[in-house]
Amino acid sequence: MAVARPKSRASTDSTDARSLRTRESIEKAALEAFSDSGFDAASTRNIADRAGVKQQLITYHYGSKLELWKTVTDRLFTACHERLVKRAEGLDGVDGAIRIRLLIREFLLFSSENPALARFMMHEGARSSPRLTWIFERHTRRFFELAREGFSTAQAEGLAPPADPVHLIYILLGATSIFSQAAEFSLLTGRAPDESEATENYIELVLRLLLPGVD
Amino acid sequence: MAVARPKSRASTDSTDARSLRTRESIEKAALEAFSDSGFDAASTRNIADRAGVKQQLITYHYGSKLELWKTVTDRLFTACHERLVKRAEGLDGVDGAIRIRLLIREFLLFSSENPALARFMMHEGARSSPRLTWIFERHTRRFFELAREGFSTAQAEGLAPPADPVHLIYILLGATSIFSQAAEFSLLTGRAPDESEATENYIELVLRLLLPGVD
DNA sequence: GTCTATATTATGATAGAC
DNA sequence: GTCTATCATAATATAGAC
Repeated sequence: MAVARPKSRASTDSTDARSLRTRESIEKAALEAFSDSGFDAASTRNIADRAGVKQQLITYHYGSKLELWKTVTDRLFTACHERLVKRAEGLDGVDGAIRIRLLIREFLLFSSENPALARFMMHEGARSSPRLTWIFERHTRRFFELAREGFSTAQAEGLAPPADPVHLIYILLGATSIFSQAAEFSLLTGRAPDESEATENYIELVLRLLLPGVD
Repeated sequence: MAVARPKSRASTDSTDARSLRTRESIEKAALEAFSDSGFDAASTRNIADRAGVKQQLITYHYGSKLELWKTVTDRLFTACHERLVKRAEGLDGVDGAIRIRLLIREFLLFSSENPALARFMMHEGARSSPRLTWIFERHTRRFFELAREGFSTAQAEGLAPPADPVHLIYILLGATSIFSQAAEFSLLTGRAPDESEATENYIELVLRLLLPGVD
């Protein structure tokens, strides 16, 4: 944690600034490593190498590998949440089903721009662990409740398929695997999964399937 | 590899039989460990412990961790392939789109009964690696080509949504994440993802979305 | 705040007895 | 075919110099 200092000069390379840059590069590298390999298979040495710093600096700045993981996980899920909140704020007068459609659309856009999100969920959701519980209590539970409400509302208006809302949610979450499985996708198709036009088409397809009654 | 022996007695505990049992329990444990944790995070010691054997027996029977992984991966994907071939054989006189529907259905059923399949793809598909190339050349490429043909056929008959067939494939593959993400699903819903009635409903939902014109 | 040196544990694989 | 003993390497984390 950067501690406030009693100096007012805006040095371009103060100790604090250096510390901040170090933390930034570590967290950037950690996000890549954890989303690529998952917690256990990602090593702090590899993260430090990617960040261009010594492995021991991770212990210094975060205390442990787990705390580093929690830091970047928080940042990632918070970024997603803020993006959705921001979108929702811009939709103040907009009616139920259309609002839901636009929020799902925003979630898919965020997932395409941040494939790390789906990868974190994919790595941690397979088996129960303290990390899964942590991430669930802190982030995904809230997401699920909102999604469940959204689909239920759409169903009540006859605009979503009649099915268990949880099943619709898993179709939606599963649909993000096209972004998280980038390596496989490239092998298969010879193209990157995030070409913007194709992404746009894909998102429209998912929305057409999950909310067929809404334009 | 068990070598043929010049003895005819069907001893219940011959050296060969013991070897076979050892290999069986190792491969069963390895399937669980690799599908839970992925190649890197799964350790041969943990696999051996689960199997109730010494870690060194893995080296003896398979030569290396990678060869063990290849062995169980082959078994898993071959089991899926054989299941689909068998189903296809039972559909000899059945027409295009219905045939496709029943094969997709069989794939989803297999995925629900063998969540390890989706987990293997999930672990290996995120980043390029020699293992991904291996699994692609050997198994998933074939699957993809068939699936692409199937969806194109259905589209030509107006029975599948007009979209890039690759996108439909990823919706289908993504839909199996409800089975591979069992831990998260349980936290979220309090129930197991493989209760047969719910699974049946889920599969019908996926088929209704991907092949809306087919009953 | 970052460095070097290092403790400790766990990893995959090998050697040789039985 | 399975065992015990062990090697070489890599992991996370700690200690102390600067």
